[in-house]
Amino acid sequence: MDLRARLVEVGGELLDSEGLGALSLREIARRAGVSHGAPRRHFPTHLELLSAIAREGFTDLAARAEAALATGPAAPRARLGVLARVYLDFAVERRGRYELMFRHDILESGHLRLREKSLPLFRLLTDLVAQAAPPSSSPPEIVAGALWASLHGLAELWNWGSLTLATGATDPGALLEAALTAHLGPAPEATT
Amino acid sequence: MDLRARLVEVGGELLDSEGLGALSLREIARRAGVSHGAPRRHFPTHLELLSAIAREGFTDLAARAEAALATGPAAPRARLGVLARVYLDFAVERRGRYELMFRHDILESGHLRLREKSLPLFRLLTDLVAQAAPPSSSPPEIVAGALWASLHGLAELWNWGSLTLATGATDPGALLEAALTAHLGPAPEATT
DNA sequence: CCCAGGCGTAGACACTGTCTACGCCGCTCT
DNA sequence: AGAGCGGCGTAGACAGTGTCTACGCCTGGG
Repeated sequence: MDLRARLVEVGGELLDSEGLGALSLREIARRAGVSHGAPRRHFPTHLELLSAIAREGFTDLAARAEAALATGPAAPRARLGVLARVYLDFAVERRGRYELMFRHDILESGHLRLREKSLPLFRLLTDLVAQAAPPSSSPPEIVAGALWASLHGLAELWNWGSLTLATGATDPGALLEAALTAHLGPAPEATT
Repeated sequence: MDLRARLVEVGGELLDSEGLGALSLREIARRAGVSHGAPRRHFPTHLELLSAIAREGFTDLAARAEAALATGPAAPRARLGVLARVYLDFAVERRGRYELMFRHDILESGHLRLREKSLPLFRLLTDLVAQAAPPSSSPPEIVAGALWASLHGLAELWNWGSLTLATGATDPGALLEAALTAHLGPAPEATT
């Protein structure tokens, strides 16, 4: 019952197990045990169903960030470190989801304004940067934007092995640390 | 004559004009004036044709970098600025090409080792970083990797407007500059 | 001269997303 | 209480895709 929710759930499982390429409308319907026309009652188009699945990813990412920050340190610079690690961990751990969430050619075509789902997180990032960055640097939105781009780039390049191939690294931690200190200056003390 | 070359050429034009979504095997064949089965004589699969088109992008990017560096400044830090701008300009100007070049889910499935086409450029980046970076920072490969990730992230986020939406910027220049000074320190003097 | 092989054609197949006609079932309104 | 209606899932059609196979042409070498 409630086919709409089950389609999103089944689709999410399929995405996490088989990858984005396997996420066809008919296959989702098949796994949900309904005919291929059934999803149309709840999602006018395939992309709209994919968007709903991606949406789940954004809320999960936000929840992870919130949870980590709730029990995390208080200093803005340290909080940024926590946030960045949560972001990268999410991208690596749930790479199918992350891939879908940033396939704007899929998601944006229906002008579903899904891209704005990431705005609250970006605003949080900007606030923390405003508190943590040295006042001599660029405006906080610029620093935050550059930092976000760093994280996104690290996630993508790492996820398909280009950085392993190019740098020989076996863990994105060093790269993440380099990006963080580059954008924000060195961490004041020990980071867990 | 030489259908193989014409397929790559026609496909490239189609990619630049209509975008990656329009790049179906049959459409390329149609525009080349041959039947839908003809490409198979030269490319065993659709992905292999796409890879050939992407390859063109990598060589073009390398050529642009070489040209810009040939007439550019001599100081490593300034050369890195030139290189970064060439990279970002390429990604924005030829966004369909860039999108295809980094769609590893398409290109890597045929294990065509196409990803390694970017290695020479990365090695150049690493060398310049080794000469330009302050010796106190991380090893050059790490800094170069983080810088590359920054550039890739900027290119992607900028190309689909997320950074415009989030930061209000109308030009990626400020973001690029912020990323460069973050990773490499401030530019010593004027940059054109 | 002939014939073998490269190359393009044409049709089939399975699969996709979308659209439409249909039927079922439960709810509401008189 | 009975009739009608609207939401929801089914089933089939359609155009489009990538891949495979059988078939012709045409040219170059024995």
